[in-house]
Amino acid sequence: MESNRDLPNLLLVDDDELFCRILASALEKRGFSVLVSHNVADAVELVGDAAPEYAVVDLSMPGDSGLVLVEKLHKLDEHTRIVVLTGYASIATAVEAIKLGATHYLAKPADADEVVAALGRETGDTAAEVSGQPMSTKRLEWEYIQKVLMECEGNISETARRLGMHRRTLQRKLAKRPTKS
Amino acid sequence: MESNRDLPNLLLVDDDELFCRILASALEKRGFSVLVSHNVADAVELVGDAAPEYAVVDLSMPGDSGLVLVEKLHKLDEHTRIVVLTGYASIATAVEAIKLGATHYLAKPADADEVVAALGRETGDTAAEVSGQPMSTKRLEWEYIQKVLMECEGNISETARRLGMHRRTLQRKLAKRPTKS
DNA sequence: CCGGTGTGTGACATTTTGTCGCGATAAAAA
DNA sequence: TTTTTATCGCGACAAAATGTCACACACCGG
Repeated sequence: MESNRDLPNLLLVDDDELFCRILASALEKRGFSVLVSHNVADAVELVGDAAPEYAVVDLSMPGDSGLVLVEKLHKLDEHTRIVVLTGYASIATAVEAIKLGATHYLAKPADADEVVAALGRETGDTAAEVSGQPMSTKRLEWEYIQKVLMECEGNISETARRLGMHRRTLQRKLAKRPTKS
Repeated sequence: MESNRDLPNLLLVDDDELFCRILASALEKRGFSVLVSHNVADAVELVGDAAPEYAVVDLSMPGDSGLVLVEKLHKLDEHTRIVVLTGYASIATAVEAIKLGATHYLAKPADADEVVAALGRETGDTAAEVSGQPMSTKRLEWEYIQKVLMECEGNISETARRLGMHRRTLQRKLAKRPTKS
């Protein structure tokens, strides 16, 4: 086994333990020294003030949102390359994540190769295709809900009120994953 | 009429001329001196090296993508507040736009108040000053359906396909238009 | 004429949503 | 402290919306 001293440090934060184990091992095979945490509080304690070179963080976790961690890591060291990886991907959270210092934003499922590529990617590397198909109405609604939810700072009752939707219904919609395309 | 000299300059770039006229007038009513362009090349020529304080730019246009303009404007003056407003919103373009210097990313349909709110928002600011109440999800869906239906030249089957919705359902939605705000 | 496509409609199964209520939690007010 | 007020998560059931299949009709080009 090589010494970890000469490997780049990578902080992996996701509440899904199985997912973490798999991704961590895949990342280690690709030459990273991986630290794992399952929530923001533990992660903050884990890194202390020694910012890692790389970070992969999920958004939806018990306790603080991953966005909080993105902000802290970026303030600690603006050179840290942070990839947000979430199963509940939305434009609203993507915009927020990038503004807070994330270098890239990926939707699950994503394999280790994609994550590594995103970690190393520079702005403008990928020619973002502009047009294509319009979103499905389901997707549109999902994006819109996320946007309003963010404006309400996560308050579900308030969001439901503004959207003219029942809180129960909103809860049910939020529980589902966004549909592709 | 007040002189334009003391009003903040706003560059509006969108290939949809009708949309431009409406939004431009709405923005002027809110105290901006609006310059309009329908493609990136014209816009670049229009501003020269005098960067506007504000910009609202669409992504999908004939010629260069709006992303190109975002980059140029941001390089010209990093204090320019740029809102990307697109009918074909996607996570990929949102990430790219923010990294290139956009301050916010909105999906059509969006009303002038939303655009102004996005223009005024501080980068990474958590204090979300919420303006008027948002559209209901029903209304948003209605607007969106109308837009896609227009692009399909009234072809209901094609529209339903693009929206990932059953033709029967789309017909029923179209049949009952009396949806209040 | 035929095959492909689009439209309108009915009928029925499935899914989603509205609505009520409950217990638990947290913060603010009394 | 106790009481209010608001939030969240979730079960249950009826109402509404949607998916699905079917059929009839119109249009168009080979």
